[in-house]
Amino acid sequence: MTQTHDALQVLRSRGYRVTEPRKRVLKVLAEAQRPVSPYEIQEILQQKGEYLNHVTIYRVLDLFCSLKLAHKVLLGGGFVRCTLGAEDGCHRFVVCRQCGALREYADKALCEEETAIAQEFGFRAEQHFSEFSGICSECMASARS
Amino acid sequence: MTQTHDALQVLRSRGYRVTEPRKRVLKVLAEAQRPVSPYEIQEILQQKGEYLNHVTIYRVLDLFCSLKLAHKVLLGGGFVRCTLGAEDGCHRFVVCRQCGALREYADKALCEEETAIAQEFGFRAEQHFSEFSGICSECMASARS
DNA sequence: CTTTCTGCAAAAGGTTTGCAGTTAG
DNA sequence: CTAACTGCAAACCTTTTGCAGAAAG
Repeated sequence: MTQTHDALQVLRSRGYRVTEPRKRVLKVLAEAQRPVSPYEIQEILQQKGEYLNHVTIYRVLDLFCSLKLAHKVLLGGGFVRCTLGAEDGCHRFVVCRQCGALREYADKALCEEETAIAQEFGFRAEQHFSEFSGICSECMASARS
Repeated sequence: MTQTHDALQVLRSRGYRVTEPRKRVLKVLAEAQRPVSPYEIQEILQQKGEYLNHVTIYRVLDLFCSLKLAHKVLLGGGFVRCTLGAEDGCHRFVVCRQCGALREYADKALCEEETAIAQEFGFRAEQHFSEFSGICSECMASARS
C-alpha cells in the first residue's frame, strides 16, 4: 500500500511521530471498504489481537482528519480514508443504505453549480461535501425490493 | 404560520395525535433559523417556561423525521423543519461554518448529475442529500479573514 | 534526553428502553 | 373509555479530559 506509506510521510513531514497506534488505525481505514466508527476500529484490531485504547483511536482519528488523511462521513457517522488528494475542498460520497458500501468521488461541475446556488443565498462556498444514499449493485441483486 | 398548521394536519391524517409536546417542538423548529439539537430544543422551551422531558423530544423528532416534517442535518447534528414538500428525496443544505445559519434548497439538475454518477459506480440513487459548508454574508462582513 | 504520544480512570454528554400514569379523540 | 402518548428512572453508548508512564526521534 503505497498510499499508506504516503500518509506516514505526511505525518513525518508535519512533525508528527510515526507510532504503532497510528500505523494500525491507518491500516484499518485503508483496508475497510466502508466507513468505520472508532469502536469498530477497536473491534477490528482486537480480532487481530492488537489492542488499542479507544481514547487513542479518537485522538488518532482527530489528527488524521486535521491532516486530511481521513474524513468523517456523516451518514452513519464513521470515518474513511481520504482517497482524494486533488480537487481540494470537494468530498462526495455515495453510501449504500443496506450494506454501508461507500464510494468517494469529486466533480467539478457539481462544485460550480453549488457555488452558484450558494451565492444566491449570500454564502461563499468553501467545503463541498455531499453524501447521497442509494443502494449498491450487490444489495440490489440480493434483495428484490 | 400556515406551515405549522399544515404539519398538524399531516399528523392527524396519518392517525397520530396532536399533542402539546408535538406542537411545542414544531413551533421551536419553525422559529429556529438554524438546526437545533434535542437538548437545545429543551433549553429553548425552558426559557419560555415550557418544560419537556428530553426523551419526549427525541421521540417527537423521530416521528417528525419519519413523516418528513423534520430532517436531521448531519453537519453539527441538529434538526430542522423540512421546508420542502416538492422535489421528494432531495434535501440540500448550505451551512455557515461560523454561525450555523442554514438554507435548504432543492435542485433537479444536481439530482440528475448525481444519479448518473451513482450509476457509474453501480449504485441506484435514492435519497439525494447534500450539505456544504461555507460562510454567510453576515459572518463574511464581521470577520475579515 | 526531551517532547510527544498512549493508556488508564473517570466524568460528561447524548441516546435508548421499559414501565406506570396521563391524555387525546 | 381506550389506545396513544408522556414522564421518569435507569441503562447504555459515545466522546472528552487530566494525569502518569512509555516511546519516538
